Amino acid sequence: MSLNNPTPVITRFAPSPTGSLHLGNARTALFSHLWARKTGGKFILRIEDTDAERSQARFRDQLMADMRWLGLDWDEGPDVGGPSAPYSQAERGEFYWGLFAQLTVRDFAYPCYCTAEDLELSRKLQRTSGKPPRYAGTCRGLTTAQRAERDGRGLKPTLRFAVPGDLTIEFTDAVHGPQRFSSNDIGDFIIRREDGTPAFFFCNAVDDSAMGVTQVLRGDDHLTNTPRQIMLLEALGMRCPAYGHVGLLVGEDGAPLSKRHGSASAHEFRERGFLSAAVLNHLFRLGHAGDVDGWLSAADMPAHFRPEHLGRAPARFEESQLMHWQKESLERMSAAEIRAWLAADDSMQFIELVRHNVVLPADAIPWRAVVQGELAPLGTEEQRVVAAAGPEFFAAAALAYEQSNADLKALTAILKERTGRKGADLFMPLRVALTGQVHGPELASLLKLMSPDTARRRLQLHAQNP
RNA sequence: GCUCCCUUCGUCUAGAGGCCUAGGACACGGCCCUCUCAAGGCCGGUACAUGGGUUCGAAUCCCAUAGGGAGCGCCA
Repeated sequence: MSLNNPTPVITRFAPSPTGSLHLGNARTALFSHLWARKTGGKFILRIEDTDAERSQARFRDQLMADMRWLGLDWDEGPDVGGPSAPYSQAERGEFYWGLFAQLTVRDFAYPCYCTAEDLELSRKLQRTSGKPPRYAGTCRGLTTAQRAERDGRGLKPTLRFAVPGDLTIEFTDAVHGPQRFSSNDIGDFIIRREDGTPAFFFCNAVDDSAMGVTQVLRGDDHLTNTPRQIMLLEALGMRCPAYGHVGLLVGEDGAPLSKRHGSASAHEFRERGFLSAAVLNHLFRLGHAGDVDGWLSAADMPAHFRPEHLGRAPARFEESQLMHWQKESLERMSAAEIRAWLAADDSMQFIELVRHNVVLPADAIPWRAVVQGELAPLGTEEQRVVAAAGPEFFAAAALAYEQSNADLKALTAILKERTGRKGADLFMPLRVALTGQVHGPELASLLKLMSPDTARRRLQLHAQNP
Protein backbone atom coordinates (compact mmCIF):
# COMPACT_ATOMS: atom_id res chain seq x y z
CA MET A 1 0.00 0.00 0.00
CA SER A 2 2.70 2.41 0.97
CA LEU A 3 4.98 1.40 -1.87
CA ASN A 4 2.79 2.74 -4.60
CA ASN A 5 0.73 5.53 -3.24
CA PRO A 6 -2.05 6.09 -5.77
CA THR A 7 -3.73 9.45 -5.98
CA PRO A 8 -7.20 9.13 -4.51
CA VAL A 9 -9.78 8.86 -7.22
CA ILE A 10 -13.24 10.31 -6.75
CA THR A 11 -15.88 8.42 -8.65
CA ARG A 12 -19.62 8.47 -8.74
CA PHE A 13 -22.66 6.56 -9.75
CA ALA A 14 -25.45 8.67 -11.18
CA PRO A 15 -28.56 6.61 -11.86
CA SER A 16 -31.92 7.99 -12.79
CA PRO A 17 -34.65 6.52 -10.61
CA THR A 18 -36.84 5.34 -13.45
CA GLY A 19 -36.57 1.61 -12.83
CA SER A 20 -34.65 -0.91 -10.80
CA LEU A 21 -30.89 -1.21 -10.79
CA HIS A 22 -29.91 -2.60 -14.17
CA LEU A 23 -27.11 -5.15 -14.10
CA GLY A 24 -25.07 -3.10 -16.53
CA ASN A 25 -25.35 -0.10 -14.26
CA ALA A 26 -24.61 -2.22 -11.23
CA ARG A 27 -21.39 -3.21 -12.92
CA THR A 28 -20.23 0.32 -13.67
CA ALA A 29 -21.23 1.24 -10.14
CA LEU A 30 -19.11 -1.64 -8.86
CA PHE A 31 -16.10 -0.61 -10.94
CA SER A 32 -16.46 2.99 -9.82
CA HIS A 33 -16.80 1.90 -6.22
CA LEU A 34 -13.75 -0.37 -6.43
CA TRP A 35 -11.68 2.32 -8.05
CA ALA A 36 -12.46 4.75 -5.26
CA ARG A 37 -11.84 2.16 -2.57
CA LYS A 38 -8.64 0.96 -4.18
CA THR A 39 -7.14 4.43 -4.16
CA GLY A 40 -8.57 5.60 -0.88
CA GLY A 41 -10.75 8.08 -2.72
CA LYS A 42 -14.47 8.68 -2.55
CA PHE A 43 -17.54 7.19 -4.09
CA ILE A 44 -20.48 9.51 -4.61
CA LEU A 45 -24.10 8.64 -5.30
CA ARG A 46 -26.07 11.22 -7.22
CA ILE A 47 -29.67 10.78 -8.24
CA GLU A 48 -30.47 12.12 -11.70
CA ASP A 49 -34.16 12.76 -11.31
CA THR A 50 -34.69 15.68 -13.66
CA ASP A 51 -37.26 13.72 -15.58
CA ALA A 52 -40.17 14.29 -13.23
CA GLU A 53 -42.46 12.17 -15.37
CA ARG A 54 -40.50 8.97 -15.04
CA SER A 55 -38.66 9.43 -11.77
CA GLN A 56 -40.18 7.78 -8.74
CA ALA A 57 -39.24 7.77 -5.09
CA ARG A 58 -39.83 4.04 -4.81
CA PHE A 59 -37.30 3.41 -7.58
CA ARG A 60 -34.77 5.60 -5.83
CA ASP A 61 -35.30 3.74 -2.55
CA GLN A 62 -35.04 0.35 -4.20
CA LEU A 63 -31.95 1.45 -6.09
CA MET A 64 -30.24 2.47 -2.89
CA ALA A 65 -31.35 -0.69 -1.09
CA ASP A 66 -30.02 -2.89 -3.86
CA MET A 67 -26.73 -1.01 -3.93
CA ARG A 68 -26.33 -1.50 -0.22
CA TRP A 69 -27.19 -5.15 -0.64
CA LEU A 70 -24.29 -5.37 -3.07
CA GLY A 71 -22.10 -3.58 -0.58
CA LEU A 72 -21.74 -0.52 -2.80
CA ASP A 73 -21.81 2.02 -0.01
CA TRP A 74 -21.31 5.68 -0.83
CA ASP A 75 -19.40 8.40 0.99
CA GLU A 76 -21.63 11.17 -0.24
CA GLY A 77 -25.19 10.88 -1.40
CA PRO A 78 -28.80 11.85 -0.94
CA ASP A 79 -29.28 10.21 2.44
CA VAL A 80 -25.81 10.59 3.93
CA GLY A 81 -25.20 14.13 2.73
CA GLY A 82 -21.83 15.65 1.97
CA PRO A 83 -20.07 18.86 1.01
CA SER A 84 -21.75 19.07 -2.39
CA ALA A 85 -25.30 18.53 -1.18
CA PRO A 86 -27.96 18.25 -2.35
CA TYR A 87 -27.33 15.01 -4.28
CA SER A 88 -30.65 14.88 -6.07
CA GLN A 89 -30.70 16.89 -9.24
CA ALA A 90 -34.31 17.83 -8.69
CA GLU A 91 -33.08 19.87 -5.73
CA ARG A 92 -30.18 21.56 -7.49
CA GLY A 93 -32.19 24.02 -9.56
CA GLU A 94 -30.56 27.16 -8.22
CA PHE A 95 -27.11 25.92 -9.04
CA TYR A 96 -28.14 25.26 -12.63
CA TRP A 97 -29.91 28.61 -13.03
CA GLY A 98 -26.76 30.47 -12.19
CA LEU A 99 -24.86 28.52 -14.78
CA PHE A 100 -27.53 29.07 -17.43
CA ALA A 101 -27.30 32.79 -16.82
CA GLN A 102 -23.53 32.70 -17.13
CA LEU A 103 -23.66 30.85 -20.41
CA THR A 104 -26.33 33.14 -21.80
CA VAL A 105 -24.51 36.32 -20.86
CA ARG A 106 -21.36 35.08 -22.50
CA ASP A 107 -23.22 34.01 -25.64
CA PHE A 108 -22.54 30.36 -25.08
CA ALA A 109 -26.25 29.69 -24.94
CA TYR A 110 -29.33 31.02 -26.67
CA PRO A 111 -33.08 30.47 -26.48
CA CYS A 112 -34.62 28.23 -29.11
CA TYR A 113 -38.27 28.59 -29.98
CA CYS A 114 -38.55 25.65 -32.33
CA THR A 115 -41.29 23.26 -31.38
CA ALA A 116 -40.78 19.54 -30.93
CA GLU A 117 -42.71 19.05 -34.18
CA ASP A 118 -40.50 21.51 -36.08
CA LEU A 119 -37.43 19.65 -34.95
CA GLU A 120 -38.88 16.26 -35.70
CA LEU A 121 -39.64 17.38 -39.25
CA SER A 122 -36.24 18.93 -39.72
CA ARG A 123 -34.49 15.77 -38.59
CA LYS A 124 -36.59 13.68 -40.91
CA LEU A 125 -35.73 15.95 -43.83
CA GLN A 126 -32.04 15.80 -43.09
CA ARG A 127 -32.12 12.05 -42.76
CA THR A 128 -33.84 11.54 -46.09
CA SER A 129 -31.39 13.81 -47.85
CA GLY A 130 -28.53 11.80 -46.38
CA LYS A 131 -27.41 14.33 -43.83
CA PRO A 132 -26.76 13.90 -40.14
CA PRO A 133 -29.91 14.77 -38.20
CA ARG A 134 -28.56 17.77 -36.37
CA TYR A 135 -30.13 20.96 -35.14
CA ALA A 136 -30.06 23.39 -38.04
CA GLY A 137 -29.30 26.43 -35.91
CA THR A 138 -32.57 28.13 -36.77
CA CYS A 139 -32.80 30.20 -33.61
CA ARG A 140 -29.13 30.84 -33.16
CA GLY A 141 -29.12 34.06 -35.16
CA LEU A 142 -32.26 35.55 -33.70
CA THR A 143 -31.92 39.22 -32.76
CA THR A 144 -32.87 40.57 -29.38
CA ALA A 145 -35.96 42.07 -30.93
CA GLN A 146 -37.00 38.80 -32.51
CA ARG A 147 -36.58 37.04 -29.21
CA ALA A 148 -38.60 39.67 -27.43
CA GLU A 149 -41.31 39.31 -30.01
CA ARG A 150 -41.52 35.54 -29.47
CA ASP A 151 -41.45 35.93 -25.72
CA GLY A 152 -44.24 38.45 -26.12
CA ARG A 153 -46.33 35.81 -27.90
CA GLY A 154 -45.91 33.69 -24.80
CA LEU A 155 -43.61 31.13 -26.45
CA LYS A 156 -41.55 29.10 -24.02
CA PRO A 157 -38.04 28.57 -25.36
CA THR A 158 -35.53 25.89 -24.61
CA LEU A 159 -31.93 26.88 -24.05
CA ARG A 160 -29.29 25.62 -26.43
CA PHE A 161 -25.56 25.49 -26.09
CA ALA A 162 -23.88 27.33 -28.95
CA VAL A 163 -21.28 24.86 -30.12
CA PRO A 164 -18.19 26.72 -31.31
CA GLY A 165 -17.10 25.87 -34.84
CA ASP A 166 -13.81 24.38 -35.99
CA LEU A 167 -12.87 23.16 -32.59
CA THR A 168 -11.03 19.91 -32.01
CA ILE A 169 -11.89 18.27 -28.76
CA GLU A 170 -9.33 15.83 -27.50
CA PHE A 171 -9.29 13.71 -24.40
CA THR A 172 -7.80 10.49 -23.20
CA ASP A 173 -10.40 7.95 -22.35
CA ALA A 174 -9.42 5.78 -19.41
CA VAL A 175 -10.35 2.64 -21.27
CA HIS A 176 -10.26 3.59 -24.96
CA GLY A 177 -7.19 5.77 -24.98
CA PRO A 178 -6.82 9.00 -26.98
CA GLN A 179 -10.00 10.37 -28.57
CA ARG A 180 -10.47 13.21 -30.97
CA PHE A 181 -13.63 14.86 -32.22
CA SER A 182 -14.50 17.85 -34.35
CA SER A 183 -17.04 20.34 -33.04
CA ASN A 184 -18.30 20.71 -36.60
CA ASP A 185 -19.95 17.31 -36.25
CA ILE A 186 -21.91 18.42 -33.24
CA GLY A 187 -25.11 20.42 -33.40
CA ASP A 188 -26.25 22.94 -30.81
CA PHE A 189 -27.85 20.86 -28.12
CA ILE A 190 -30.49 21.61 -25.53
CA ILE A 191 -29.25 22.25 -22.03
CA ARG A 192 -32.51 23.46 -20.53
CA ARG A 193 -35.91 22.15 -21.41
CA GLU A 194 -38.94 24.22 -22.15
CA ASP A 195 -40.18 23.67 -18.59
CA GLY A 196 -36.97 25.07 -17.20
CA THR A 197 -35.45 21.79 -16.05
CA PRO A 198 -31.86 21.01 -17.02
CA ALA A 199 -31.13 18.41 -19.67
CA PHE A 200 -28.85 15.45 -19.13
CA PHE A 201 -25.77 16.63 -21.03
CA PHE A 202 -25.73 19.73 -18.95
CA CYS A 203 -26.52 18.77 -15.38
CA ASN A 204 -24.63 15.53 -15.60
CA ALA A 205 -21.41 17.22 -16.69
CA VAL A 206 -21.74 20.20 -14.44
CA ASP A 207 -22.50 18.12 -11.36
CA ASP A 208 -19.60 15.78 -11.91
CA SER A 209 -17.34 18.79 -12.04
CA ALA A 210 -18.91 20.61 -9.12
CA MET A 211 -18.91 17.55 -6.92
CA GLY A 212 -15.23 17.08 -7.45
CA VAL A 213 -15.49 13.83 -9.38
CA THR A 214 -12.09 13.06 -10.87
CA GLN A 215 -12.96 9.94 -12.80
CA VAL A 216 -16.24 9.34 -14.57
CA LEU A 217 -16.88 5.74 -15.47
CA ARG A 218 -19.89 4.99 -17.64
CA GLY A 219 -21.14 2.90 -20.51
CA ASP A 220 -19.73 3.01 -24.00
CA ASP A 221 -22.92 4.60 -25.26
CA HIS A 222 -21.72 7.92 -23.85
CA LEU A 223 -18.39 8.01 -25.61
CA THR A 224 -19.51 10.23 -28.47
CA ASN A 225 -21.41 12.48 -26.07
CA THR A 226 -18.32 13.28 -24.11
CA PRO A 227 -17.03 16.10 -26.35
CA ARG A 228 -20.27 18.02 -25.74
CA GLN A 229 -19.78 17.83 -22.04
CA ILE A 230 -16.16 18.85 -22.29
CA MET A 231 -17.08 21.92 -24.38
CA LEU A 232 -19.75 22.81 -21.88
CA LEU A 233 -17.39 22.59 -18.94
CA GLU A 234 -14.74 24.56 -20.78
CA ALA A 235 -17.20 27.29 -21.66
CA LEU A 236 -18.06 27.50 -17.99
CA GLY A 237 -14.44 27.46 -16.94
CA MET A 238 -15.10 24.39 -14.86
CA ARG A 239 -12.68 21.55 -14.25
CA CYS A 240 -13.13 18.49 -16.48
CA PRO A 241 -13.10 15.06 -14.90
CA ALA A 242 -11.36 12.21 -16.69
CA TYR A 243 -13.74 9.96 -18.56
CA GLY A 244 -13.71 6.22 -19.03
CA HIS A 245 -16.18 4.26 -21.12
CA VAL A 246 -16.61 0.58 -20.52
CA GLY A 247 -18.07 -1.84 -23.03
CA LEU A 248 -21.73 -2.60 -22.62
CA LEU A 249 -23.14 -5.66 -20.98
CA VAL A 250 -25.08 -7.87 -23.36
CA GLY A 251 -27.27 -10.93 -22.96
CA GLU A 252 -26.46 -14.44 -24.10
CA ASP A 253 -27.74 -13.62 -27.57
CA GLY A 254 -25.44 -10.63 -27.88
CA ALA A 255 -28.26 -8.09 -27.64
CA PRO A 256 -28.26 -5.49 -24.86
CA LEU A 257 -29.27 -7.08 -21.59
CA SER A 258 -32.98 -6.80 -20.99
CA LYS A 259 -35.91 -8.52 -19.31
CA ARG A 260 -36.03 -10.98 -22.16
CA HIS A 261 -32.88 -12.56 -20.81
CA GLY A 262 -34.60 -13.61 -17.62
CA SER A 263 -33.26 -11.18 -15.12
CA ALA A 264 -31.77 -7.85 -16.06
CA SER A 265 -31.83 -6.10 -12.72
CA ALA A 266 -29.85 -6.73 -9.59
CA HIS A 267 -33.10 -6.85 -7.71
CA GLU A 268 -34.39 -9.79 -9.68
CA PHE A 269 -31.27 -11.80 -8.94
CA ARG A 270 -31.59 -10.92 -5.32
CA GLU A 271 -35.17 -12.13 -5.29
CA ARG A 272 -34.23 -15.38 -6.97
CA GLY A 273 -31.89 -16.03 -4.08
CA PHE A 274 -28.54 -15.19 -5.57
CA LEU A 275 -25.98 -14.07 -3.03
CA SER A 276 -24.53 -10.60 -3.37
CA ALA A 277 -21.05 -12.13 -3.23
CA ALA A 278 -21.91 -14.23 -6.27
CA VAL A 279 -23.24 -11.30 -8.26
CA LEU A 280 -20.22 -9.24 -7.27
CA ASN A 281 -17.74 -11.92 -8.30
CA HIS A 282 -19.43 -12.37 -11.63
CA LEU A 283 -19.67 -8.67 -12.44
CA PHE A 284 -16.08 -8.19 -11.35
CA ARG A 285 -14.93 -10.35 -14.27
CA LEU A 286 -17.29 -9.06 -16.92
CA GLY A 287 -15.32 -6.68 -19.07
CA HIS A 288 -12.60 -6.60 -16.50
CA ALA A 289 -9.62 -8.78 -15.68
CA GLY A 290 -8.54 -8.71 -12.09
CA ASP A 291 -5.21 -10.15 -11.07
CA VAL A 292 -6.66 -13.35 -9.62
CA ASP A 293 -8.93 -16.10 -10.91
CA GLY A 294 -10.47 -17.25 -7.68
CA TRP A 295 -13.38 -16.07 -5.61
CA LEU A 296 -12.93 -12.75 -3.88
CA SER A 297 -14.64 -11.36 -0.85
CA ALA A 298 -16.12 -7.90 -1.23
CA ALA A 299 -13.42 -6.64 1.09
CA ASP A 300 -10.63 -8.07 -1.05
CA MET A 301 -11.96 -6.83 -4.36
CA PRO A 302 -10.56 -3.29 -4.34
CA ALA A 303 -6.99 -4.57 -4.05
CA HIS A 304 -7.47 -6.82 -7.06
CA PHE A 305 -9.31 -4.34 -9.22
CA ARG A 306 -7.30 -3.15 -12.22
CA PRO A 307 -8.77 -0.09 -13.93
CA GLU A 308 -6.26 -0.46 -16.74
CA HIS A 309 -7.86 -3.80 -17.50
CA LEU A 310 -11.35 -2.52 -18.11
CA GLY A 311 -12.70 -3.89 -21.38
CA ARG A 312 -13.70 -2.11 -24.56
CA ALA A 313 -15.60 -4.95 -26.18
CA PRO A 314 -19.15 -5.78 -25.09
CA ALA A 315 -19.24 -8.48 -22.43
CA ARG A 316 -21.73 -11.28 -22.47
CA PHE A 317 -23.62 -12.15 -19.34
CA GLU A 318 -23.86 -15.91 -18.92
CA GLU A 319 -25.84 -17.28 -16.06
CA SER A 320 -23.79 -20.48 -15.89
CA GLN A 321 -20.87 -18.40 -14.72
CA LEU A 322 -22.99 -16.65 -12.11
CA MET A 323 -24.01 -20.10 -10.90
CA HIS A 324 -20.38 -20.98 -10.39
CA TRP A 325 -19.80 -17.96 -8.19
CA GLN A 326 -23.00 -18.74 -6.37
CA LYS A 327 -21.63 -22.18 -5.48
CA GLU A 328 -18.29 -20.71 -4.50
CA SER A 329 -20.00 -18.17 -2.28
CA LEU A 330 -22.16 -20.85 -0.67
CA GLU A 331 -19.09 -22.98 0.06
CA ARG A 332 -17.69 -20.16 2.09
CA MET A 333 -20.76 -19.68 4.25
CA SER A 334 -21.33 -21.23 7.64
CA ALA A 335 -24.31 -23.49 8.18
CA ALA A 336 -25.89 -20.76 10.27
CA GLU A 337 -25.50 -18.27 7.44
CA ILE A 338 -27.00 -20.69 4.97
CA ARG A 339 -29.86 -21.31 7.33
CA ALA A 340 -30.55 -17.61 7.48
CA TRP A 341 -30.30 -17.35 3.72
CA LEU A 342 -32.83 -20.16 3.25
CA ALA A 343 -35.10 -18.51 5.81
CA ALA A 344 -37.15 -21.62 6.34
CA ASP A 345 -36.55 -22.72 9.93
CA ASP A 346 -34.51 -25.76 8.92
CA SER A 347 -32.56 -27.78 11.46
CA MET A 348 -28.80 -27.44 11.44
CA GLN A 349 -28.39 -31.14 10.63
CA PHE A 350 -30.60 -30.63 7.63
CA ILE A 351 -28.55 -27.66 6.48
CA GLU A 352 -25.25 -29.49 6.82
CA LEU A 353 -26.70 -32.39 4.92
CA VAL A 354 -28.19 -30.62 1.92
CA ARG A 355 -25.95 -27.58 1.59
CA HIS A 356 -23.94 -29.05 -1.26
CA ASN A 357 -27.07 -29.90 -3.17
CA VAL A 358 -28.51 -26.43 -3.00
CA VAL A 359 -27.55 -23.56 -5.27
CA LEU A 360 -30.72 -21.50 -5.04
CA PRO A 361 -33.18 -21.56 -2.14
CA ALA A 362 -35.75 -23.40 -4.23
CA ASP A 363 -33.36 -26.35 -4.47
CA ALA A 364 -33.91 -27.07 -0.78
CA ILE A 365 -37.63 -27.68 -1.17
CA PRO A 366 -37.49 -31.27 -2.44
CA TRP A 367 -35.10 -32.24 0.38
CA ARG A 368 -37.38 -30.75 2.93
CA ALA A 369 -40.11 -32.96 1.51
CA VAL A 370 -37.84 -35.98 1.76
CA VAL A 371 -37.22 -35.38 5.43
CA GLN A 372 -40.71 -34.38 6.44
CA GLY A 373 -43.29 -34.52 3.73
CA GLU A 374 -44.55 -36.33 0.70
CA LEU A 375 -42.40 -37.44 -2.20
CA ALA A 376 -43.16 -36.27 -5.69
CA PRO A 377 -44.10 -38.93 -8.27
CA LEU A 378 -41.09 -40.85 -9.56
CA GLY A 379 -39.39 -39.87 -12.78
CA THR A 380 -38.67 -42.37 -15.52
CA GLU A 381 -35.17 -43.15 -14.39
CA GLU A 382 -36.32 -43.62 -10.83
CA GLN A 383 -39.14 -45.93 -11.95
CA ARG A 384 -36.59 -48.00 -13.84
CA VAL A 385 -34.45 -48.41 -10.75
CA VAL A 386 -37.43 -49.49 -8.68
CA ALA A 387 -38.62 -51.94 -11.31
CA ALA A 388 -35.15 -53.41 -11.69
CA ALA A 389 -34.91 -54.09 -7.96
CA GLY A 390 -38.32 -55.72 -7.76
CA PRO A 391 -40.87 -56.00 -4.93
CA GLU A 392 -38.97 -58.77 -3.11
CA PHE A 393 -36.05 -56.43 -2.67
CA PHE A 394 -38.17 -53.80 -1.01
CA ALA A 395 -39.96 -56.37 1.14
CA ALA A 396 -36.56 -57.47 2.35
CA ALA A 397 -35.52 -53.86 2.78
CA ALA A 398 -38.58 -53.07 4.87
CA LEU A 399 -37.78 -56.03 7.07
CA ALA A 400 -34.13 -55.09 7.34
CA TYR A 401 -35.14 -51.59 8.31
CA GLU A 402 -37.02 -52.90 11.36
CA GLN A 403 -33.92 -54.73 12.46
CA SER A 404 -31.47 -51.94 11.87
CA ASN A 405 -32.78 -49.06 13.95
CA ALA A 406 -32.66 -46.56 11.08
CA ASP A 407 -28.97 -47.22 10.66
CA LEU A 408 -28.18 -47.47 6.97
CA LYS A 409 -24.96 -49.34 7.51
CA ALA A 410 -26.72 -52.05 9.50
CA LEU A 411 -29.60 -52.06 7.05
CA THR A 412 -27.42 -52.56 4.01
CA ALA A 413 -25.39 -55.23 5.75
CA ILE A 414 -28.51 -57.28 6.37
CA LEU A 415 -29.87 -56.59 2.92
CA LYS A 416 -26.63 -57.47 1.27
CA GLU A 417 -26.65 -60.84 2.93
CA ARG A 418 -30.25 -61.56 2.08
CA THR A 419 -30.32 -60.40 -1.53
CA GLY A 420 -26.73 -60.84 -2.60
CA ARG A 421 -26.76 -57.30 -4.00
CA LYS A 422 -24.00 -54.83 -3.46
CA GLY A 423 -22.77 -51.44 -4.57
CA ALA A 424 -25.09 -49.36 -6.68
CA ASP A 425 -27.55 -52.24 -7.10
CA LEU A 426 -27.98 -52.23 -3.38
CA PHE A 427 -27.97 -48.52 -2.64
CA MET A 428 -29.77 -47.03 -5.59
CA PRO A 429 -33.14 -48.71 -5.06
CA LEU A 430 -32.99 -47.68 -1.43
CA ARG A 431 -32.13 -44.11 -2.35
CA VAL A 432 -34.96 -43.90 -4.85
CA ALA A 433 -37.54 -45.46 -2.55
CA LEU A 434 -36.51 -43.29 0.37
CA THR A 435 -35.94 -39.99 -1.43
CA GLY A 436 -37.74 -40.32 -4.74
CA GLN A 437 -34.58 -39.31 -6.55
CA VAL A 438 -31.58 -40.93 -8.07
CA HIS A 439 -29.26 -38.17 -6.84
CA GLY A 440 -28.90 -36.43 -3.55
CA PRO A 441 -27.06 -36.01 -0.26
CA GLU A 442 -25.68 -38.81 1.83
CA LEU A 443 -28.37 -41.43 2.24
CA ALA A 444 -27.43 -42.56 5.73
CA SER A 445 -27.95 -39.11 7.20
CA LEU A 446 -31.08 -38.55 5.19
CA LEU A 447 -32.49 -41.75 6.64
CA LYS A 448 -31.74 -40.65 10.19
CA LEU A 449 -33.61 -37.42 9.66
CA MET A 450 -36.85 -39.03 8.55
CA SER A 451 -39.35 -40.50 10.93
CA PRO A 452 -39.45 -44.32 11.19
CA ASP A 453 -42.99 -44.22 9.96
CA THR A 454 -42.04 -42.37 6.84
CA ALA A 455 -39.12 -44.65 6.04
CA ARG A 456 -41.21 -47.74 6.63
CA ARG A 457 -44.01 -46.48 4.47
CA ARG A 458 -41.70 -45.59 1.60
CA LEU A 459 -40.00 -48.96 1.57
CA GLN A 460 -43.23 -50.89 1.84
CA LEU A 461 -44.80 -48.92 -0.96
CA HIS A 462 -42.59 -50.73 -3.44
CA ALA A 463 -42.81 -54.10 -1.70
CA GLN A 464 -46.18 -54.70 -3.28
CA ASN A 465 -46.45 -55.94 -6.83
CA PRO A 466 -47.00 -53.10 -9.23
C1' G B 1 -26.23 9.34 -44.11
C1' C B 2 -22.36 11.34 -40.83
C1' U B 3 -19.08 10.68 -36.46
C1' C B 4 -17.20 7.26 -33.13
C1' C B 5 -16.35 2.41 -30.88
C1' C B 6 -15.61 -2.91 -30.94
C1' U B 7 -13.75 -8.08 -32.96
C1' U B 8 -8.38 -13.98 -29.09
C1' C B 9 -11.55 -20.94 -27.24
C1' G B 10 -19.07 -21.83 -26.45
C1' U B 11 -18.43 -17.62 -22.43
C1' C B 12 -15.25 -14.11 -19.38
C1' U B 13 -10.41 -12.94 -20.30
C1' A B 14 -4.31 -13.01 -20.42
C1' G B 15 -1.38 -11.27 -24.23
C1' A B 16 1.37 -4.28 -25.38
C1' G B 17 7.05 -7.71 -32.16
C1' G B 18 10.37 -13.06 -30.61
C1' C B 19 9.01 -16.05 -23.74
C1' C B 20 2.62 -18.01 -28.06
C1' U B 21 3.10 -25.16 -31.55
C1' A B 22 -1.55 -18.62 -27.69
C1' G B 23 -2.06 -18.97 -20.94
C1' G B 24 -6.05 -19.00 -17.05
C1' A B 25 -11.21 -19.28 -15.32
C1' C B 26 -16.29 -20.90 -16.35
C1' A B 27 -18.91 -24.28 -19.34
C1' C B 28 -18.32 -29.02 -21.94
C1' G B 29 -16.33 -34.35 -22.58
C1' G B 30 -13.50 -38.51 -20.37
C1' C B 31 -11.25 -40.95 -16.19
C1' C B 32 -10.42 -41.47 -10.76
C1' C B 33 -12.95 -41.19 -6.04
C1' U B 34 -17.94 -42.70 -4.67
C1' C B 35 -24.57 -45.75 -3.22
C1' U B 36 -25.85 -41.06 -6.39
C1' C B 37 -25.25 -35.78 -7.00
C1' A B 38 -21.98 -32.04 -5.44
C1' A B 39 -16.94 -31.24 -4.04
C1' G B 40 -11.95 -32.82 -5.14
C1' G B 41 -7.92 -34.97 -8.39
C1' C B 42 -6.19 -36.05 -13.36
C1' C B 43 -6.71 -35.73 -18.67
C1' G B 44 -8.91 -33.58 -23.22
C1' G B 45 -10.99 -30.61 -27.33
C1' U B 46 -12.01 -25.95 -29.27
C1' A B 47 -9.92 -19.28 -30.41
C1' C B 48 -6.04 -14.64 -32.61
C1' A B 49 -12.96 -12.04 -38.02
C1' U B 50 -10.80 -11.76 -43.38
C1' G B 51 -7.28 -9.89 -46.90
C1' G B 52 -3.07 -7.19 -47.79
C1' G B 53 1.36 -4.87 -46.13
C1' U B 54 5.84 -3.52 -42.58
C1' U B 55 9.57 -6.86 -40.35
C1' C B 56 14.58 -11.82 -40.03
C1' G B 57 10.03 -12.53 -37.09
C1' A B 58 2.95 -10.15 -35.92
C1' A B 59 -2.47 -12.09 -31.90
C1' U B 60 0.58 -7.81 -31.03
C1' C B 61 2.31 -2.20 -35.84
C1' C B 62 -0.09 -0.02 -40.64
C1' C B 63 -4.01 -0.17 -44.47
C1' A B 64 -8.34 -2.07 -46.38
C1' U B 65 -12.73 -5.36 -46.09
C1' A B 66 -16.52 -7.84 -43.37
C1' G B 67 -19.52 -8.25 -39.20
C1' G B 68 -21.40 -6.13 -34.61
C1' G B 69 -22.56 -1.69 -31.61
C1' A B 70 -23.24 3.50 -30.06
C1' G B 71 -24.26 8.59 -30.83
C1' C B 72 -26.41 12.46 -33.90
C1' G B 73 -33.51 13.34 -28.78
C1' C B 74 -37.11 18.97 -24.81
C1' C B 75 -34.37 10.01 -22.34
C1' A B 76 -30.61 9.39 -19.28
